[in-house]
Amino acid sequence: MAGTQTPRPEMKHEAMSETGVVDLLRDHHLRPTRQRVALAEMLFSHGHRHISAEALHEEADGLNIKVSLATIYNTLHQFTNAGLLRAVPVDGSKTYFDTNVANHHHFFVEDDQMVIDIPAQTFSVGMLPEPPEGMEITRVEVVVRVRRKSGFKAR
Amino acid sequence: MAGTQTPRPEMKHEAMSETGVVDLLRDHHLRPTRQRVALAEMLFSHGHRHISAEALHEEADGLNIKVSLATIYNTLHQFTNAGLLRAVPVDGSKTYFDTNVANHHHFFVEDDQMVIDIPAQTFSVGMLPEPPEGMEITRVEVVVRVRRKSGFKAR
DNA sequence: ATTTGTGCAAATCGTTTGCATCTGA
DNA sequence: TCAGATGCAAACGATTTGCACAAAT
Repeated sequence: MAGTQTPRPEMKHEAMSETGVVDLLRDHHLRPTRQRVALAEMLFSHGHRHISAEALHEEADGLNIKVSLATIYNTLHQFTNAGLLRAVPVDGSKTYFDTNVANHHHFFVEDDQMVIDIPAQTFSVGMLPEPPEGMEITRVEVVVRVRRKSGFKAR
Repeated sequence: MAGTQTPRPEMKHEAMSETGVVDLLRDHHLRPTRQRVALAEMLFSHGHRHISAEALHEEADGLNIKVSLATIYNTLHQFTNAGLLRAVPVDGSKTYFDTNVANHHHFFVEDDQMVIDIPAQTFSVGMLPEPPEGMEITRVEVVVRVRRKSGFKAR
């Protein structure tokens, strides 16, 4: 077959070519279908992103990529299960997906419902509380809610 | 009229009698209607609680208190705006309301979607990150997700 | 040829809203 | 009295699901 095994063991997701995402998907046991490849490129080829299903759908539309919203949801969950994405539990009703799966926390801009990474070096949780009897900690999520200072113009 | 002005300036919400919640509501400019009084008693008379609208509705049902789900939602939001409750942005789609409005954080038990307070003394956030340009921090929410250790029986 | 993925529309879930009716001060 | 509250059902937004069709290996 054409294009057999292009090894790419530890490639960063940034600036990833189409063949890059194809292999990324293969590595995670996901068939590189037309829409999965397109979505993976949108998600992983331009630095880290935080995006909702709805927003991703609109973005795909804008790029003339035909994907149904249902498929967007399915795909986002498949990517999440594969460890390529992480669901960010900020406030609102919407779920945001983060292409940065490393351990880090978030700002949540209340005014425009936007999620921003907190640079890893500028914050870390110190002493953790003892979990309740018989429980173990799976993750610590910190959301720092911020608001535009009054009298500050958006840019 | 009966029961005019019973002063109760700094009463804790714990172990609150019916007249207690009536005044609590009055103090917050909420008419002590039948259902508001009933809900306030359920919420504030038995220590701190974390509860969803749905769960509160079922609990009211069990106590033969007739309140529609819509009124539960309205009331929870009124209480929240009055500062009597706080919405806890844990994971899931459901919103949890916390009767503890003091500054504190939460465990979220993934197995049974339950919210538990982290005792104030056992945890605190240290250095905070610098918020983005033109933003100010409104609140810091920490959710420590926990999971039942495998091979641990629920009690 | 088989297996797996996709699109669509209908279904679900939590929550909100419009509106006629009821109730507390 | 009568502003404010409540109940109901319909409306809603985000997400999921069932199923016939299409694409990947």
